[in-house]
Order: sequence, then structure tokens, then C-alpha cells
Amino acid sequence: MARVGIRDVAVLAGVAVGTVSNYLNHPDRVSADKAQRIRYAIDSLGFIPSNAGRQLRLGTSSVIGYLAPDVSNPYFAEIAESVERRASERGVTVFLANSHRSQEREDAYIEVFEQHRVQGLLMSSHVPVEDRLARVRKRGTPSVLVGQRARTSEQPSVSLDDVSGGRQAMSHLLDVGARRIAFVGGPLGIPQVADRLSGASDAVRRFGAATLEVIDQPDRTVRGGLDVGAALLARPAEMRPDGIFAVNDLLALGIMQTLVLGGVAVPRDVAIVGYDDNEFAEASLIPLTSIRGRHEGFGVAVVDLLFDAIERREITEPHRMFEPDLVVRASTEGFGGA
Amino acid sequence: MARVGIRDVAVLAGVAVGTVSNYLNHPDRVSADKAQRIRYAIDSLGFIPSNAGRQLRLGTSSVIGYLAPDVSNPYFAEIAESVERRASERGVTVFLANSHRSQEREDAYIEVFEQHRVQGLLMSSHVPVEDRLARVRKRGTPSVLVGQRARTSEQPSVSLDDVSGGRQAMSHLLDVGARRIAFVGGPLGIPQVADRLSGASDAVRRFGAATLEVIDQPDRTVRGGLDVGAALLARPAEMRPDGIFAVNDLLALGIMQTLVLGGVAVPRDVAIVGYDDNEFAEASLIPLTSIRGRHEGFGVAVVDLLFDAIERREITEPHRMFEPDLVVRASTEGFGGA
DNA sequence: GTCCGTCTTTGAAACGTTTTCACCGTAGAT
DNA sequence: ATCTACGGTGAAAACGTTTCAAAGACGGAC
Repeated sequence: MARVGIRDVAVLAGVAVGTVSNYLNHPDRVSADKAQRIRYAIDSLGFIPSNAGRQLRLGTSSVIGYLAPDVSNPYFAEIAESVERRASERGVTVFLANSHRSQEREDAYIEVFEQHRVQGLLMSSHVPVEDRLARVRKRGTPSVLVGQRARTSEQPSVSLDDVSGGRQAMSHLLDVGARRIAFVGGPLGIPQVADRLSGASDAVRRFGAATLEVIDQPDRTVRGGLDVGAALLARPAEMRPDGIFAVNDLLALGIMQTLVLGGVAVPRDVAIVGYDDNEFAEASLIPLTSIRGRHEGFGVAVVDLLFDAIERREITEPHRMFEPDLVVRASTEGFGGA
Repeated sequence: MARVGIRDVAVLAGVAVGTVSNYLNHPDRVSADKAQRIRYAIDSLGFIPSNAGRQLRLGTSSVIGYLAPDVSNPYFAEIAESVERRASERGVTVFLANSHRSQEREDAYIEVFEQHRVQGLLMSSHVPVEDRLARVRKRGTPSVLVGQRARTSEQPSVSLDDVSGGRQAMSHLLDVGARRIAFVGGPLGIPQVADRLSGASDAVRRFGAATLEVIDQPDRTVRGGLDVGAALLARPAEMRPDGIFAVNDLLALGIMQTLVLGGVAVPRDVAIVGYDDNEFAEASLIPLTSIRGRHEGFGVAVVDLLFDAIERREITEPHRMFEPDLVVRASTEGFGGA
């Protein structure tokens, strides 16, 4: 089953290979009858142009890569979706890859993408990657950091203003009347987590008459939330927080489940705020108040920024930041029995 | 910023290109001192081998593709994850792509994967694809159909036994005492949906003294579930089903939310069973009884089957089927106030 | 009838890699 | 000192495509 190449097509159609290539890339340059013969030959041979050959000649492919820690996380999935939509509008295809939170696999995938000479690389990560991306850029592959504000001005990035998000979440908890508030999340070394905490503690500081407890839970999943919930239940009631700000929705849902099943009323006894506003925040039996980033806009911003970099256009604003919104739902409405 | 090639490395290291190639692919054939000079040259130039060049010469790359309708769906995400794990054990990388339920984009991505001469293609789809994959196979790219039993013996596939899953779900509802049961899902043209319904109605038929109503809801998301729930609430109470089997968990969670907020007690008034057992089934405030496929095993089975096809090994069992399990939780335990 | 311009077609070169094969130098055996 | 074996090296060909320069075909204007 030898692969069929452009040469076979040319022979069968009785034309030169150059003509077949023209048919594929500049259809206007080839006459109607030859076009038809070529079309027939392609169909009957099942010819599929080799990307390798084309790429070798052209020096680049029309693919971009998106490397995320975990595409199954609705947060990244949503971004991937909007990126794909925009990329398809601009005529490039997106290859997704999961780094699985492993730096080793992150590096491996970066290298694979480089080997494939993708036009550009989009990357979301839980750890700083500016230096690695700088090396990649030096070798010729531009990139956009997604979901995390880059700390160098050479590295374009698109992110949410997590400081503002944290501030909004915390202000809301204070507004509804919570005073002994717990921030749940981790590890604090992750920029997104640190920023949210920073915004939150800023809000508490300004408000004054409230306390902020930090519960470090690096496992930001439903399961991690269940653990935190159990730990809170084990405390005497007066030691429990009356407001909880979880660093993402999964965590918040887990916490909420344990508390409610343990007899703590949400939102009467404790108000809970999540982050990301994923599909399940709204679908929960006690719908979850959350912070929503408008990720649809992400796709356009990210892809367009990447193309600016690819085409070496002047980038006036390398760090695009989106402002998140607070979405109030039942998990905080009615705190204290109001 | 001209790309640096193997030739530049050879010049800087003062050796022939063939030697550099040997260093990369057959390190044992090159002497220690030249190896060191080459290593230095590669590092200082930032050389990344071009996949295009290599692939052109070799005729194939070490990449496989997984094309799914929607990687953000936990069901496919889990599969993708286990596939990636196994693939990485076998030394190939996986590129993911989202078809977004659009056949047009499905075809486009298939073609892109073919152009890239992936070693093989994994595909999940909501529609029959055997004929398209047959064409692809004829052109030289083997594939494995994932999550759907192929209807030809030439097309390898790995799937769950959805008929059995449907039967288990329904038997359980009958066991706990439900008699007026609704099956929610659609479109019925989708094999997975049809199979689950077929298993379910088989169980009802055998049992005898129960009715099965089919509620066609093609939007198998939380939102779709909310709609169905609202429709059920609008009925007079005696017209409502006392058992609901939703074709996936998202749908079930949406239905449950509307019903509970509308004053219907779950599981006392109505028992609900989902399908897929995703993370949120367990995390719901009323944890959801569901049907669980052991998708971890999927990865190994799928990738190994694909490699059998790639290496033209004799495939004795083209259709691997996994048996799903019933996971009983609060949404059915205690039906009727028991 | 000749010339010119336009439109189409052609063949060859080039892209970056791997592999094959021939060659060279060295070491060990005679 | 000569021969043999062998490991390491280098030059060149091949992979499939696109592009480019040049040649060819054709029709219209003089």
C-alpha cells in the first residue's frame, strides 16, 4: 500500500506535477479540462497531500498548538473551544495536548510542537513558563500565555484579572454579612491562586471588621473539597467560618456537599462563593455564586494576539486582561436567614 | 531568524550531516568526542529537528490523533486521558481535536490528520462513521472507533456494552419500586442512545408490570435536563413518572435540580438514574446513582488495538466491549419513603 | 503574414532529514 | 611489515511538495 503522491496523480491525469500543485493551490491558473482530469485522478487514487512535503517546502504548517494542564477541566475546555472557533475562522487548525500537570510532559509536548513547526503555541500552565517560552520564541515559535499574566513584556499573554476576581468574591461575602471568612485553595505558589487570595485579603483589609483564614488545599477538585468540608465539620460549630471563598467551583461544590449533608445550612449558616462559574455551579441543587470570566472573548483575543506575533506585527498591548464578573446565586443569597 | 537545520549543526561541530543524524538516531555509532561537540552545537544553536524532514524520509510520524465530539465532556476527557497515558508508555504522542458535533469539522479534522500522516486515528462520534473510516483505512491510515461498537468487522472498535448498561439501570429502578418510568435522551438515531434504550425497554418487558415512557431530548446537557424537568413539573403530579433513567449524568442532574427546587422529593417521590458516572454525579448534593464504564481500561485497549492495526498484526477480536457497572447512590436509595 | 501579449503548462531546483554505501584509519593477528 | 576486521565517517540520493523561470499555445492587432 505505497502512499499515493502528487506524482501519481500527475501521471494518471496526464499532466505535469507542477500543474497538479497549481490545481491545489492556485486553482485559477489551471484550465477547466485539466482541472477535471486532475480532480478525477485525485478522487480515484484517494490522494491526500502530504503535509510533510508541503511543510518542508514552505517552512511552516497551518497548525497551532494549545497545551493545557488538563483539557477535561471545564475551565480549559471552554478556552480550547473558543480558541478553536476563532482559529477555524482564521483558517488554521488547533491541535490540543494535555500536559497533565507534569512539567516533564509539558516540556515533551512543547518540543513535539516545535518539531512539527507549528505556527505558534498557546499555553496554559500552573507554573511559571516565561523562561521556557522565551527559549522557544528565540528558536522561532511565537506563543501566547493563556490564563496567566506573563511577567515579561516580551511574552504576550491573555488572562483574567484574578486580583479583581478575588476582591469581588470577598466583597460580596462581606456584603451579605459574613465576618469569619475562609479562603480555600492552593498551592499558594500558583499565580492564579495567589492573585485571588491577594484580592480577597485586600478586600478584607479595607473592610476591617472581619477575619480571613487561609485553608491550603492543593487538590483543587471535588474530592479536595470533600476533604476540606469534612475537616470543617469536625470543628465545633462556633469555630467554623461563616463565609467560604473557594478558589474554584469544583472545590466549592465538594465543600458544599459535605457541609449540607453534615447539617450545615447553606447559605443560612455559611455563604459559599466559587470561581470560574462552570456548568455545574449553576446546575447544583443549591446554585453556586461564582466569579465568571467571559472566556468566549478569550478565543478571539488569544488567537489574534498570536497572529500578531506570528506576523511580527507591532504588539502594542502584550498583556490583555479580562475583568471577571460576580454571578450571585443561592449559595450566598439569604445568608444569616435574611 | 532563519531556522537552524542539521546542516548548521554539522558545520559548527565540524562534522558531516550524516554524523549528526547518527548522533540523533543511533547514538552508539558515534564516538564520544564528536558526540560532545555535536551536543554543544545543538545546544548553542537551539536546534530542533524538523519533523517534516524526518517524516518525509521515513514516511510516517510518531503521532496518533484522537478526534472527539467534545473533549470538554468529562466522558471523552476521561478517555482522552487514559489514551494519552497508554500512548506515552508506547512512545507516541497524541494530538486531540474537537469536532464539536459537526460532521463538517469531523471530516476536516480527519483530513488534517491524514495530511499529517498520523500513524493511526482514534475516533469518537455521535454518528456512524464506519464508511468514512473505511476510506481512510484504504488510503493507509488505520483507526479504532472509540465508545461505539463498529458495525463492520474490518473496523476495530472499543466500546461499552450500552445495552447491558441500559438494562442494569432500568432493573435497578424496578428493584427499588418504580413503575411509571421515563427514559430521557436522544436523538434515538445515536447508537449509544438507542442501545441504552433498547436495554432499558428489554428490562421493562421482562418485568411486565411497569410502563416505559420515552422523552426525546436531543440536548444532552444540564440545560437540556432543566427543560425536561420544567416540562415534568408542569404536569399534574399523578402524571409524573416515579422513576427516571437519563441517558447521561448531565441530563439527570439538570432534571433533578428542577424537580427538587419545584418541590418534588428525590428519591422519595421519584428515583433518578444517570449514565457515565462523571465527577459531578458523586458530588451532587443528592449523589446520583449512575452507570459507570471503567474508562481507565479503555486507554490500554484502544491504543493496543490501534497498534495491532498499525503493525498489521492479526486482529482476532476487533470489537472489544467493556461491561459497565451500576453505582448506587442517594438518588435512588429510599424511593417511596422506604 | 508577423508580431506581441496573455494565459497555461512544464521541468527543475529546493526544502531538511535519514539512510546507504563506500571509504578511511586503527588495532590486532600473522 | 603486511593483512584483515572493524568501527567511525562522509558524500550523495531519496522522500513529496511548491515555486520559479522559461517555454508553449493561442488570439488579436497591425
